[in-house]
Amino acid sequence: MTELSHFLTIGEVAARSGVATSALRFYEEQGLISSERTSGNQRRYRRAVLRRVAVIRAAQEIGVSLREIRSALEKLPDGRAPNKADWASLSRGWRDQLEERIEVLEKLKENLTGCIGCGCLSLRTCWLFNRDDEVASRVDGSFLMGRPEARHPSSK
Amino acid sequence: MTELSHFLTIGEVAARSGVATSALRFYEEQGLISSERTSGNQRRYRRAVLRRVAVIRAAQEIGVSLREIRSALEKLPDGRAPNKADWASLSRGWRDQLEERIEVLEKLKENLTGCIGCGCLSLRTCWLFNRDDEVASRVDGSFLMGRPEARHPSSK
DNA sequence: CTACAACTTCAAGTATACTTGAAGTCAAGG
DNA sequence: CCTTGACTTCAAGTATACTTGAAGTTGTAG
Repeated sequence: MTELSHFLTIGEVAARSGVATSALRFYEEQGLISSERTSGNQRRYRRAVLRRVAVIRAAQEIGVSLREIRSALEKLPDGRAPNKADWASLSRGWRDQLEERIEVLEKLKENLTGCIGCGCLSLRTCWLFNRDDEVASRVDGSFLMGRPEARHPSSK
Repeated sequence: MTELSHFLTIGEVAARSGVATSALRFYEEQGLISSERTSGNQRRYRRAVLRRVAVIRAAQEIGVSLREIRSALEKLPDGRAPNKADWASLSRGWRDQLEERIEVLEKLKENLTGCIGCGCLSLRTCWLFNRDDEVASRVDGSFLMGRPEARHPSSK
């Protein structure tokens, strides 16, 4: 009957989202989600936070860092319902990133797959199997690396 | 003319593999690669290390941790040329892992793609767009999460 | 033979993404 | 009212994968 009845405690959000309370507090500290407080200083979340948390986890799965996720989410209205265009542009950006990532992995898979069948073939082209030390120097495996900065995105 | 002429210094390996010298020392410390030493205690690498480093980077790209990579590499002869079967089984294991990962990302992409077109459709099924707070609780976004332990593989 | 770049070790630092623990407060059922 | 589980903050810890810095040594070109 209280006017907070449609709000969720941190425990409820944790249970429903599958994210630990400590992580939720961390996300809030990092500005990814927000909450109201009761008179007793306890957090109360709007239901929309569940969607937001789902978005955060999905983006992480893609490989987006929390810092980047925060940037993206900052463009959305925080407490209120974002509109379709908001979500759509957010989705589009991440989908493109995701597609790139999938492409890289697919290439890698082709290499690995080719290599499995390579008992008989492609001793000159297989990435792992290059007639050993004599040829390895020519190849360096460098075509395996994507952009090198992909692994260290934010060096000073 | 020295009998070490076909060995590489750490700087040469770094240049050819695109991996920093500090990382190479780290890999050695972690037992992922090995080296000989000159009389003056400097590292000298066999050319085969280039292939090994390429494998390490590729596996990382797939999402395999250094600990897991070490386990896999431990099954190979260290200084000498591994045979085809060695590489093939290693490749196969990682390719399977890679395929799983790609599958997860593909599912996510489908969700994101569906969502982009969702200005008009699927307000009930779209993962991001669930008529806001009223429905969000039914959905929880939980189908977005893979296995939850995927993110914390080695908790005590 | 000397200069100097490249190497050596070891300890500490960095970044990300959280978790854990201590010490205390709040909310709700009986 | 009282108990108890759920909550609060804050500091410190954990894991991964390295990088950086200090202080000293080696290898080689000139």
